[in-house]
Amino acid sequence: MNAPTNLTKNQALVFDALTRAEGPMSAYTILDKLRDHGFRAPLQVYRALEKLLELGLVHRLESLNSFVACSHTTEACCRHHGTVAFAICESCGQVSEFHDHAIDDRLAHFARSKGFKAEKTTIELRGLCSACAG
Amino acid sequence: MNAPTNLTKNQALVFDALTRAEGPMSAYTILDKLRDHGFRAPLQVYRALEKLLELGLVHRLESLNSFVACSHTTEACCRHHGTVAFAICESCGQVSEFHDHAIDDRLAHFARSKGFKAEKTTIELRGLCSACAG
DNA sequence: AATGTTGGTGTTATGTTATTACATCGGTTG
DNA sequence: CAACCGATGTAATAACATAACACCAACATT
Repeated sequence: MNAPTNLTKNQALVFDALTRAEGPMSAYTILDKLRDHGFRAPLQVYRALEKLLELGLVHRLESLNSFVACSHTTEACCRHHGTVAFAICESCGQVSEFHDHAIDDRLAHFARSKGFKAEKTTIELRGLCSACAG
Repeated sequence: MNAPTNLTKNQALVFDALTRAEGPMSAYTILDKLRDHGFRAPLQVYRALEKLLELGLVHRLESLNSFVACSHTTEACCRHHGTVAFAICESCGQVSEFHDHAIDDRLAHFARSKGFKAEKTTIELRGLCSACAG
């Protein structure tokens, strides 16, 4: 995916690092990758991430305390596909992002039935990808 | 829920603290609650939690880095209800645990289609409970 | 009884993730 | 110009989690 042009320098650097990585990175790993570009403190990374998360260009993996670039290549990106879910391989670290309307529907149904207003939904599978499971 | 009799002292103390709390607690919050009972170090809490998680008596909320007692009151507990999902109120902190076979089916279907072997599944909704949403 | 193994415990130190607080800088707007 | 806003830089600290090592009680084997 090409970065939008309206990113600031730090945001673009963080987004770039995540895009190149082709896998999840912790904020501190990102920091280390960007030291050569003038990054000195975690906050520089967290602030950029905060914006990128807002824009939907990056996702946070809660079960890993780390971050991935959104795997979508189109401008439309994830907002238009409902909730994002992740399958994370414990062995090779590969993350695949997917969407499932039926799951969205079930969660929406639950929320409606309980009067719960969901702001954010986390769905993460931890396990072994096909390559690593053999 | 009554604690099984086969818990060690530390495990029982941690389980008790979580059960009384009626809400999620971080490991360090648990530690503070148990100082009077002789707890001194985080590891004492983490070790007990590890066992309680194994036994299914406690769940970890990944998006909160904290822990709740399983809301089931029967011996059978959660293992027999498929994946556990949580609705977490950002305002009052209340957590409700639920199960949905349709979601399990969809996730299983995804996994099968990709050859992904899921070991653990995390489903967490963050938002406002009916009371707080008004 | 001696030995070995297993699982729980206690303690210190350290590693990893995230935020608070405060100062500054540059561009935009009234 | 002045006021403001968003981004940035820096230092310090808070919050979450694990590593390494020693000790001990329970139990099984010899």
